[in-house]
Amino acid sequence: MGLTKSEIFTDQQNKISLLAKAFAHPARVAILQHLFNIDTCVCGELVNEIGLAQPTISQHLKELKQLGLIQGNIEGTSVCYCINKENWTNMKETISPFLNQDLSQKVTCC
Amino acid sequence: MGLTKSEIFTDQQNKISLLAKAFAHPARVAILQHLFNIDTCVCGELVNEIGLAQPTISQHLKELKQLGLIQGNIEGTSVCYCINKENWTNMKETISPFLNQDLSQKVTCC
DNA sequence: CATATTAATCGTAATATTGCAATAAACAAA
DNA sequence: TTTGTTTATTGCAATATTACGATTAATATG
Repeated sequence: MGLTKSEIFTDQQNKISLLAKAFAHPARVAILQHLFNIDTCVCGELVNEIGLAQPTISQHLKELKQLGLIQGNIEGTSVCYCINKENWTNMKETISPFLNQDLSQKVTCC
Repeated sequence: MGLTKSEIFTDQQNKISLLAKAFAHPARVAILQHLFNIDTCVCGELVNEIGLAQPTISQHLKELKQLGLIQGNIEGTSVCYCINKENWTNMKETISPFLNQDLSQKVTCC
């Protein structure tokens, strides 16, 4: 049916999967890396940097903004984006315990 | 068009996004958490544990197996799954540097 | 005001993902 | 061999995602 059954999973599981979706497309990874790599904030130069059309970049920015990982401020005709430090930290605190579960006690299959 | 333009991104960006897709669905997060939580290996009890149909679980297991994050061994009529420790560690080494980029020098937007 | 610039939104097409019923495959047990 | 158990595969329907042209909105500039 194509519709994820969110109601049968825990809040934590849904939260992890929602956040992971931010990184589940290379364009969004590229946008975030670019925002990390430059010191000053960035606006629509992402369109030039990444080879996608302006509406496509705008759509990816919207998703990242909705997740709270980035924020944008209007600067004249352009919009300046940057990492939202607090929410990025919160995201890490949600995902890291899942990624860093202890493997040392685990046995390999059967 | 719905087709991700992988060719315009770096190998690293594509790799991160492919791995992130493993966690981009709560059922796969739940499967992985269950494999972490139990000491012994697990087979189709995932179908009972998680409330999805058997073919659906089987499909999610297939994706996780293709990414190398889990492995399955046939045990009679059932199949025993577990975390692939080496590949899980490799996955973390790919994703962690991206998640843990230094935020301290970053300025907030404009 | 008219025009240019920048980014968001709308609409649409194409591909991807999710979920499951039905079926097949593999094996164990009677 | 037949029957039951377990898992994978197939086929399909429905929703989600990706991408972009066209348009709109907002602001700057001449």
